[in-house]
Amino acid sequence: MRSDPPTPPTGWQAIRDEALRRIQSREWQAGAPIPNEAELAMQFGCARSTVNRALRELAAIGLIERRRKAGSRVARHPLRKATFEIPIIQHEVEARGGRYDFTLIARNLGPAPVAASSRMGLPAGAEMLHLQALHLSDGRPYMHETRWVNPVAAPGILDVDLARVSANAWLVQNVPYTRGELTLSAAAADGTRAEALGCAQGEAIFCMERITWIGEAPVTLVIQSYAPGHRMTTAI
Amino acid sequence: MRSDPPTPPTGWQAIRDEALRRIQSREWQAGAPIPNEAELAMQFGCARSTVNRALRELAAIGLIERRRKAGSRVARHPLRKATFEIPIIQHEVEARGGRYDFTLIARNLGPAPVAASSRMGLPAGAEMLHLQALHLSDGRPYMHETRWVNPVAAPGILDVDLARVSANAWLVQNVPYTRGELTLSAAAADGTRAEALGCAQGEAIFCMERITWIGEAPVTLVIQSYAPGHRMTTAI
DNA sequence: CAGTGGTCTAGACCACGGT
DNA sequence: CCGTGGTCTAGACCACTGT
Repeated sequence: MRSDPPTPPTGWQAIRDEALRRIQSREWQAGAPIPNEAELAMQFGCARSTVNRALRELAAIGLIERRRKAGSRVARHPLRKATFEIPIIQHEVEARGGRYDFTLIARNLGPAPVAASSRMGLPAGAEMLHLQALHLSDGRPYMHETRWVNPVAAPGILDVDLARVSANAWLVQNVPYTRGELTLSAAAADGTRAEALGCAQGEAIFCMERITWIGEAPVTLVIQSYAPGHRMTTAI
Repeated sequence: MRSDPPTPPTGWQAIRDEALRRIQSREWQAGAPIPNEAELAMQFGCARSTVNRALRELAAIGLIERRRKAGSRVARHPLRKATFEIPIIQHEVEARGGRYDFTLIARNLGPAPVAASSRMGLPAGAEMLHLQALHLSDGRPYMHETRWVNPVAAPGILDVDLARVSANAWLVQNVPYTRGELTLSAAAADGTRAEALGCAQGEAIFCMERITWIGEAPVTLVIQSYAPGHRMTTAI
C-alpha cells in the first residue's frame, strides 16, 4: 500500500521541484548563481511570473538567495527555516486519541512578580490577573499553564468564568493582538509544576512561552510547561 | 530617534495589512466569511491577482482559511504557525558577540546503538560513524552535538578530517538531502553531556534533533544539546 | 451545476543596487 | 547606467467542492 504522492506536480510547483532537483544534484552549486528568471522562463517554456513564483517559494525556505541586479544564488547554508504548527491544546490531545479536559487551579488578581511584569514591559508591581491551569489527556496531566493577563488591555476578562471558558479561548475571541513573541526553552520542574504535572521536582520539561501585544499594550504572558517527554516535530 | 517603519506598504502588502486590520478590529469576525476575491478587487481598485496574493499570505500564516467554492473565512484559532530560523552555530555564536570554536570529542566507526539506528529506520547493529563535538563561545561550552552518519549514504565522510571541517559543514556541501525532520524537546543532561557542557547531571537542557534523508536512505541523525538556559525565540 | 479560489500568460513599469 | 527581481494588470482556463 502506497501513501499519497503518486501525482507529480504541474505548473509552478513542477518548476520549483526541477530547481530543487538541480540544487540537490549539485547541477547548481552551492553559492553559485543560477540563470535569471527570463532565461529560465525560456528553458521551461512558461511565463516569467511562473518562474518567479517557483523561485520565490525556494527563497522563502532559505534555499536560494535573491537580489536585484545580482540575481539568484543557491544558498550556501540551507536548512535555515522551519515552520511549526502551534498546537491548540484541545485539538492536539484529541488528535493523539486522548480525551481532553482542563482545570483551573488558581485565579488571583494582584500585583505581579517582577519576573512577569518586566517580561511584559510593565512597571514592577503592576496589577495583573494571574491564572494557573492544567490541561489533561484522559485525565492525566498533559500541560501546565501559568498566565498573567493585563486587565488594562483585556478588561472584560475579569468578569469571565475562566473555569468554564479557557483564558486562551476567551482572549483570542475577544482581544485581538497585533504582535506576539514565542519562545521555546527547557526548564527544571519547580515545586508547583512538578506537583501539577505529577513528575519529580527538577525533571526536565519543555516550555513554550508567548507574549502578545495589542498596539503597544501587552495583553498576556503565558508559560506552558509540557509533561516530561514532550516533543515538537516538523518536516524540513 | 525613530526606528524604521515610517513607510506604509503599498500594493499587495497594503491590501494584506488592510485585511489584517479588518480582522483585528473584528470588522471581519472570527469564523465568518469575508468577501470573495473579485469583490475585494473592486473595493480596492486592483486586479484580482493582487488580492489573491495578499490573502494567500494571510492564509499561509493561518489567519484565514480558504476553500474553493466555500470562499475565505477568518480562522477561528489564529496563532497557529511559527517560523524559526534554524541557526548556523558559528553565526549564532558570533551574532551574540562570542568567539566561535569547536572541538571534535570522539569519532568511532562501528555498530550503532539501537536507539540511533531505529530512529533512522536502519536495522539494529548497522555500521555507522559516530561523532561527538562541542561548540564553544569564547571558549565556554555552548552546544554539544552527538551525531550518527550512515556511511552508505555519505561514503566520502570517512576520509574527511572532521577535527578541521565540521561534519555539518561537510555534509551540507557534499551530501544533498531530499527530506528532513526536526524535533525539539527538553532532556535531563546525562553524564556525557553534563561533563561536556560543564553543568550538573540531570540539569534541563534544550535539545534539537535532526534526521535527513537522501531519497529513501537516511543520511544522518544529529542531536544538539544546548547549554542550560538556551532559548529559541521568534515573532508571531 | 455553478461559484470560488488557484494558476497561467504576456506585457508593462519600477526599485534596487552592481558596475 | 542598466540588468535583475518585484510587482501589477486584464484576461483566461481550470480544479475543486457545496448545493
